[in-house]
Amino acid sequence: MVRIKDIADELGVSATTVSNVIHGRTNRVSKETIKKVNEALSKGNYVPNMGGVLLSQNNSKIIGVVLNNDMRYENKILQNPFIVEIISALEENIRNAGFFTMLYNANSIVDVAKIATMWNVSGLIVFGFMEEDYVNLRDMIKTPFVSIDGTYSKDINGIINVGIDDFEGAYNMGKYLIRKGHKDILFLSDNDDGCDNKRKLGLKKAMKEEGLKFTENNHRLIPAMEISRRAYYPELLSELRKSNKYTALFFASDAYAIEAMNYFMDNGVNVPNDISIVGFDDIKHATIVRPRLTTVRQNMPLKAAMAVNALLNIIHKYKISTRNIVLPVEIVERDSVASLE
Amino acid sequence: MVRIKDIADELGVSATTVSNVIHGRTNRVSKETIKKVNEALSKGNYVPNMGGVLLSQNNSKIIGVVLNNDMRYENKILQNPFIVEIISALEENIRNAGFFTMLYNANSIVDVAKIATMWNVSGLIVFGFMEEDYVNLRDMIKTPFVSIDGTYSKDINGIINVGIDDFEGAYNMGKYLIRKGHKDILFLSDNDDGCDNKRKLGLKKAMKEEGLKFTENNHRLIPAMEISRRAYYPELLSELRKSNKYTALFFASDAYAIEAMNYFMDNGVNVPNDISIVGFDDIKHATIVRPRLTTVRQNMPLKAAMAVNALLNIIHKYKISTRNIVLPVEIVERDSVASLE
DNA sequence: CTGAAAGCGCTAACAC
DNA sequence: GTGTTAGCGCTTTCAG
Repeated sequence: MVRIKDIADELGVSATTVSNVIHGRTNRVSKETIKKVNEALSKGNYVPNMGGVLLSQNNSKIIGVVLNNDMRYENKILQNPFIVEIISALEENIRNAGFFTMLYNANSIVDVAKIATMWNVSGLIVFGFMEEDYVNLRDMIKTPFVSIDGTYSKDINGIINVGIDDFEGAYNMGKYLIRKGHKDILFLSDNDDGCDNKRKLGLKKAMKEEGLKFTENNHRLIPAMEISRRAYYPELLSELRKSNKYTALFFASDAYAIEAMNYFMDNGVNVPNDISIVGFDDIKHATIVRPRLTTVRQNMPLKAAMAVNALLNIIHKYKISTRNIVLPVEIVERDSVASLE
Repeated sequence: MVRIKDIADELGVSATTVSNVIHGRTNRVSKETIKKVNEALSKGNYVPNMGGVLLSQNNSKIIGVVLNNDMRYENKILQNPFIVEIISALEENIRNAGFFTMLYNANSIVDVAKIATMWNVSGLIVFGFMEEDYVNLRDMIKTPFVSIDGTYSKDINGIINVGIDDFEGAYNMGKYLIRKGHKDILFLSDNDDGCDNKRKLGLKKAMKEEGLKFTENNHRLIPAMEISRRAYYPELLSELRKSNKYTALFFASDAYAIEAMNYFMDNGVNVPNDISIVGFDDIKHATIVRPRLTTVRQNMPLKAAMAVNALLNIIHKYKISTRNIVLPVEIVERDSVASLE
């Protein structure tokens, strides 16, 4: 393993000079030296030792991609298809910017801070925590970070977030459903904060606008734990059959929509003829089930690109124009909604 | 950020002592000092600066998880559901062992070597390269690594691989299909080396044993690029309809099996009544499509655990008993195969 | 049982 | 244009 000093000795120049040409601080080096050094560098197959870099600068070139290893997700958040689709895009953007991706499932925000300081991470992309966690994180470390899909009660100084227009997406989906003749829509989610809450509110607004009632009866909280959730579907189905009230089910995520849809179909319910089902996210799975799922699409690669880009902007100290980047969202109409005319 | 020296100064001991208690080299330190140091450490919230560690030792505590960013996969290997399911398990095992996961999509094996040396990576888990790449890697770096699903013409000194019994799995699936009355089975894969080749050979053996012919006609090479592959399915379908020869399609992976099955079903083919379809891997998708896909299951979490475990064994210089770890595989019978009696 | 000192590879302030 | 030097935080050898 060849070091800067080796190159310097070989060429009879100083380490500083070599370091300077490596970093393109080339205005104070003669053309000739530059050439010599560059040749020696590539001939010797020079690769920087990041230990040295890390120690001498405050810059590791590592971007931490950190997920919340919340018990709620049974330590399987990385198996969530939604998360998974974004990791891929994140890694690509990070790599193309010349950084390295450190993937970490954190148990708490303190963990995140720990990783950040021990590695002198250049920046962090963080998922799945709550507003107060992000605020704490900001106060604990000076490392720049951007949260993805964070929901904040207000603009928070020093925190950049990239999210999607959950409200608008759900609102549009609500309008779409109503246009299709649905008047009794049930919204299902595993919690009532953050994105899911916004999605609920979007639907509510759409219904209100069309003179339809949306009360807490139109919202079911379903279990986040897979095993309990699967146990819940039969209950849901029998309730639906009994009351015969709802014509459409709006799940807060595709993953749940698909699970439920499959359960229903397997038990003799015809989707969409007996009941319509929609989701949110447009994960890959939505196109491989039958009927194909009508849903609200978010552009994951774009989300990843925006997040990495925003982070790089802070790292490079460019001016930041937006604190809260909201990406648009679109309805994708497929086969899981019936027209009720 | 508190350093070892800070703790040492505060306590009036030397940095060496602090370092010693941190690393449990505690046999030459008095009980009392140990206690003092440990208290100061946790009170001061000491977190090691990995730059220092990296520089002074040859040990970064980083495990590189490296994929082959082959053009063949359109730079989307991380979107391959099969890969994705294993990354999750890998990260968990790495983290639980006290290491860090660096995720990297490499364009070539030289890239892999570069990352390994620049980060002084403790070990590498590598996917998707060819035998000669792995051999080159072994010769380029001294970093221990284990390959996943590598196929080797022979036992190669210094290379550990964890894979599954592709041959046996396909053989058993062949037997199963034959037992169900299928005599004309078409095998489809996007290449004819490595795992896919073994899977083909397994099927071939099963057919031979039952007195059935398996010629190159029973094997179709399908395009690896998604767009070409989708263009190929109509062709395949019309050929199948014309010849009316094959009663079962054995795809080398679930991903392709599901794609094709959906295409067929969307075009009026009834699976399994008109034709049976099976895959290999048992990815999540296999259970969410209808009919549920009958396939060969490999245990991804186990595979990940074995790979990390094997790697840690080399890193810690424990004796290694097996060069080539072959994990068992099992048929999971679902609804995509008809009984032809 | 404890400490002093050197060194890992790189960078940057400063001097020439 | 180029070089000297100190220092980043940690480990480790060796001496006491």
